[in-house]
Amino acid sequence: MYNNFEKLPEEKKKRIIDACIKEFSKGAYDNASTNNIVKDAGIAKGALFGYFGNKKHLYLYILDYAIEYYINYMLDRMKVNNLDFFQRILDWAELKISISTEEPAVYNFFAAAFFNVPEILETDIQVRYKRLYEKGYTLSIDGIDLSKFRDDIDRQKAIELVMLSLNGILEKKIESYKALNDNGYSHRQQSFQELKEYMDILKKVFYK
Amino acid sequence: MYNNFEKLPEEKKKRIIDACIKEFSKGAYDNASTNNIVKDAGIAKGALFGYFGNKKHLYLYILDYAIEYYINYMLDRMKVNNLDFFQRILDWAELKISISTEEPAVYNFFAAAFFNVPEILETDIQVRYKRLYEKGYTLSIDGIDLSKFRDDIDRQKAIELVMLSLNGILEKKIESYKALNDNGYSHRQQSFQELKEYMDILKKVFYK
Amino acid sequence: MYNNFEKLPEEKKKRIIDACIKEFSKGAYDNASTNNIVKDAGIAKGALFGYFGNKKHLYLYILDYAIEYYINYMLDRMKVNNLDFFQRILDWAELKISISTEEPAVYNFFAAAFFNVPEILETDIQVRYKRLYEKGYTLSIDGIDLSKFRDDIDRQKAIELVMLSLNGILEKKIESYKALNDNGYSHRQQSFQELKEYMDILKKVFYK
Amino acid sequence: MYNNFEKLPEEKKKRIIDACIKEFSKGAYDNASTNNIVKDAGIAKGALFGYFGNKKHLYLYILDYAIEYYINYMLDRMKVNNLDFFQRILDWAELKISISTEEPAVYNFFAAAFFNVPEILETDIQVRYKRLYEKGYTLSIDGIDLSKFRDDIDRQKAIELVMLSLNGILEKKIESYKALNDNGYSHRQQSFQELKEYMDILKKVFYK
DNA sequence: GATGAATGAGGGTTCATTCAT
DNA sequence: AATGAATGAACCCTCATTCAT
Repeated sequence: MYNNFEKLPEEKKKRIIDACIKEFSKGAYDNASTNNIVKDAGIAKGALFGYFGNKKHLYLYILDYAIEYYINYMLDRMKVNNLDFFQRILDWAELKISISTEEPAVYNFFAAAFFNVPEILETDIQVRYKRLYEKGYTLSIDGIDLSKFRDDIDRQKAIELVMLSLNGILEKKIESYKALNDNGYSHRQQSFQELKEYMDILKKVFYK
Repeated sequence: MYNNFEKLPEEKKKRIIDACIKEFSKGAYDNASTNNIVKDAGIAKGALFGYFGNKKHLYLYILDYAIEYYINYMLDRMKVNNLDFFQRILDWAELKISISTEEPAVYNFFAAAFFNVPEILETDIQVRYKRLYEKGYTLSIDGIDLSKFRDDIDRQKAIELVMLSLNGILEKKIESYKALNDNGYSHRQQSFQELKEYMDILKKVFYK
Repeated sequence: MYNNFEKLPEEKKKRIIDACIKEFSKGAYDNASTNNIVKDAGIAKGALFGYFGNKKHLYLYILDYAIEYYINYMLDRMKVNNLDFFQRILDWAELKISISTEEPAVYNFFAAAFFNVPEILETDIQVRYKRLYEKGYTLSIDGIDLSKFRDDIDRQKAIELVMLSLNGILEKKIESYKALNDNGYSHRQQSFQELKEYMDILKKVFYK
Repeated sequence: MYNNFEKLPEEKKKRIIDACIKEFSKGAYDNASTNNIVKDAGIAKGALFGYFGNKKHLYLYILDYAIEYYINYMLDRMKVNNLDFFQRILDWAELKISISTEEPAVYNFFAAAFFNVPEILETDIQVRYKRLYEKGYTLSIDGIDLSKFRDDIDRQKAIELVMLSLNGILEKKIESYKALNDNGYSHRQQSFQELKEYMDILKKVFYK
């Protein structure tokens, strides 16, 4: 698949992928312009279509690339020997914060991709979303000692609630970086501290 | 502001606003066509631009309208004498479910507006989002008896956590309506039941 | 239908129609460029599509225009009181020669339109072809005294043979104008003389 | 001329020629895609241009090839000892019917080539058309006993008239195969029968 | 000599915006 | 004040031709 593209020198591939992610991350699929992409990547219009055939294929290729990049980023850095649930998801959150600042285009593209999906991409994106969601869920609770949770509540639901809370706070924090245009280390550290305080509350109430 | 528009007969204004919401709710800002709007509203192209100057102004006007509509929808139906936090936010959730089915265009537009924002609207939308969020927050805890919450946690944060959880679950449910194309009464009722189960857990762990 | 176009001042309509006929007469449908048309007509790209919606509609409009033009050209000049078959078709041939030199673009477009038809136009053009053919046939034999034909042959077939011969010779003559770039009066007269000689032969052999 | 191509192994040359004829027979010159040709022929893009320089040269080469193929097809199968004119041209018609069904691509290409010619090919094609026509004419009357024709008409012209009639009927028949998608044996036989009826009429009127 | 990726002009079409009526 | 035709840049995509490998 897309051998013409895969055979390209790494440097050029990277330039193209970066240009795509940058453009796609700016808005919805329909809003992204292949003109901007080729201009930014410094290649000819025809070349892009030579590689990917059409815009839809290009988009899905880039989406798959971003998904893989994201997952590998997480897996490579995750301390899997954390057997405590809160420890594990805090790790996960920290990584999400760091990818959102180190690779904001990837992160933004990623976030945008699963929202406001155009009809022609609907099924293709649903498949990917489901796969990604399950991957994330598994990663979060695999090998976790659930016995620490209170006995008087449904643990599955409890986990879901914690993760939704975490995601909500995380999104707000990350949004605030964008708004303030400040994703420096100290700001991130402060965000992470606050996040921890929230998680400490959840830990206190959900654990025995 | 937009006096030319405001001076219009109510019936015409409504026709225009409805056409805009319908078009804007279909997708991203750039994807919405002013051609479709004027065709649907039965007015001249020039008129629309005469009223609002350009597409951006139009969009923000409609967004403000939708925000106000949404808030009024909620305020009119909210039982403010509910002094229990969970009771109040369950009420709120029920209203959100009902507006999402009774006025899907408003709700969809609304949901899309704060996500995947094009550059030129970024700051304008951020302002509105913040305002809306604070409004929602105030509404949720105004006059609430907070003494039921456990003493050993930060109540402010607890409330935030609960609301984030609630929103997360709600969004998922509403998404599933769209995916299944089923927003019938029984489905909504079932969703609400599940929501309640989640809230019962939160109540159990956050209350004394 | 195409009111936007019809409402245009005659001068402008003519400019556009002429540009279209010129471009369409140069080759096949797919080969004609709307860019060339708008450049030649001196209008904006969007205008053309505003008038006709798309290239296909434009093409069929122009084809219908050319058909009507052609038929009217013929009808206006045909001496219908000619009751002799050969007299009538000689008239017809003379008119065809004159339209092919006076309005070569119309004639060429016309000739090209029914040949090498692209798939998307297939049915639309077949309908028109049939209509035109029947019109021409009727015109040629309406009120004609067929009793002059020999009794020992099928008159229908005889007529067909004469017309095919005539058309064949005509086409060759008209082609030769193009090749020699000479469609001056004397050349045309000479062609017509030759044509008459051929027809005289046919008259001699097919009539009693 | 085109030595690079001529030196190729026969098998490869044939593959290329067939691919060209197939593509060119589909429509007008400009509409044919060299991409399709190289894909179909299984050769490199550059090779094609290496052989022929550009699309125009390629086209004319293929046209010449098709002309030669056509003529040889006819010559090989023509019963030259037929000394009767009508017999000879009926033979010729039969062969034309059979080539149109046995080698539809060659025939279609051929038919299209002389019609609706793009500007850049105009003169080149005119030359070939003339040559082909004369060849056909010579073939039709070479060695024919013209004394059977009536004495009171110009025999040269009579022959031309008969041939034009024949061609006209033939074209119509062949068109109808395409339209009906039926070029089965019985259909062809029937066409040939009708053709014969027309020729019998011509024979009756043109012969003594 | 053969390859096929790269080029960029050109294809039809849409759209926010303007402005003469 | 309202109209909607006109504008032309931008959209995705294709193509004949070139040229480094």
